[in-house]
Amino acid sequence: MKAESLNFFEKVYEVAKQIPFGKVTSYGAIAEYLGAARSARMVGYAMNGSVAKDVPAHRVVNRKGLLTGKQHFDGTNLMQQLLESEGIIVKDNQVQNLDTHFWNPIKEL
DNA sequence: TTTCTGACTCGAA
DNA sequence: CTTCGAGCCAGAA
Repeated sequence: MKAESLNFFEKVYEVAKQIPFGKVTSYGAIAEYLGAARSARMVGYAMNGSVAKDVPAHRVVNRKGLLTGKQHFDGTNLMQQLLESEGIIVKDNQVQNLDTHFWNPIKEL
């Protein structure tokens, strides 16, 4: 059983699911928490199946708070809309007050 | 097995 | 200050 490989994706989903309401985190933060700090891209890549995994991918943004993956959602403003629904201010595809809404898995977990 | 791609990140010009 | 490029890892073809 190649558990280790699968754990990577599973852990990504697991961590993403643990993101508190109204909070956001970055791919790099998750990757680093998983021990693969250089695999930030992999995190986002894994999120391709986030919907099937019930993972709130809309709470996951890049290090700058930019909604880089918004285009992977339904259309254009779905991701932003979801974040705003949680009390997160998003402007121009970027999360405002990122520092305030940022949730660090390494620190929290 | 090799090659390519990717929802990232950092560094340099 | 803004823009561009290269690097990194892991999975899929």
